[in-house]
Amino acid sequence: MKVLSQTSKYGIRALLYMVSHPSGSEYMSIGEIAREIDLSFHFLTKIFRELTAKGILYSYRGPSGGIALAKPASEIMLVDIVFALEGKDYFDQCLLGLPGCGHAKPCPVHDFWKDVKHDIRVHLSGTSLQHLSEKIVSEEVRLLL
Amino acid sequence: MKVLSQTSKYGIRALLYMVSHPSGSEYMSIGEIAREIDLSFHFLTKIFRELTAKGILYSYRGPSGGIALAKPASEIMLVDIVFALEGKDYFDQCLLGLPGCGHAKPCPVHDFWKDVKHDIRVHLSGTSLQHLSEKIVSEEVRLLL
DNA sequence: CATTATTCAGACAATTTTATCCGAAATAAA
DNA sequence: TTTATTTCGGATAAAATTGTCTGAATAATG
Ligand code: SF4
Ligand code: SF4
Repeated sequence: MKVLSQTSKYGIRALLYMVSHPSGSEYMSIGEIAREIDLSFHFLTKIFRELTAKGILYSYRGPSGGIALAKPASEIMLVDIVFALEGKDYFDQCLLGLPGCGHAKPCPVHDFWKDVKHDIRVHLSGTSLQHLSEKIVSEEVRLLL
Repeated sequence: MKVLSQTSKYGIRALLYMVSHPSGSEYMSIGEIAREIDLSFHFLTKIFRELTAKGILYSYRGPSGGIALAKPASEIMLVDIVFALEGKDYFDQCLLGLPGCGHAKPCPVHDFWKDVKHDIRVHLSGTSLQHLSEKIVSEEVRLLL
């Protein structure tokens, strides 16, 4: 059951680390984040470039450069990250994948599937990085091993 | 959002077609099913071999051979098909994919994710091929284009 | 027995996803 | 101005998923 791609999982984890471990300086380097959450620096760089292109991050090159949130953490919702990394058609996928759906009658699992998708959408839309970060900082939950 | 692999989607659609379009004879040929639901005969054959190996189908070779349900349609639940085709660890996947999870504290989205997985599990466990087939036969919903 | 229809088994190819790597561009600091 | 640090861009590779194909095994039928 792959609700999120590796790319999205890494992206969310990396952003949560950023928000939960503020560096003091304006920008945080990708290398440091990759080291801390233990994933490939180059892969994370690729993910962050996409998030920068989509307006979720700012970036700045050179020494003491790095990346920073383009908006307050309270205004970045999980759904924004997912849309940026998985595409805006993220919720258009189907459980059975009938050809030409949306036009004719629904398939036998549509009602159920619709509800599941709705639940996920509501939750991803209502949860901000700030919200999750607070849980991490208070050590209510964990992000690292 | 890929909740089911193509393999599972095809498998479920094919089984639903079988149940909703009984052939009169004991076995139904894979070729006919593949033609009716418009997918590759060879791919469907591979899927059905797996379902046969997992005890969900019987098979019989030769002319007038084919496949048949190993149990009444009312006793084959969606979850059985998913477990057979996606593996028994289907519900063990994580939203964030933290390393070494299940041991230490949960991640910040665990509560939500647990609920979503539970909903899906309950539904897949409670829905039989018979149940869905009735909806199809009564033309309440569609399976084909 | 020969022919035909069917599943079985697995090799192979195409596509997508995931991951690695290298060099260029920008920029701060020495 | 030189050097070190960092993101940017994209090539390449590895792995997983999806799809195609060929031949063998099995069994009914003429
Ligand atoms: S009816 Fe709904 S769940 Fe079923 S294939 Fe169409 S959009 Fe997807
Ligand atoms: S805490 Fe729960 S949702 Fe989060 S990674 Fe672990 S098992 Fe998955």
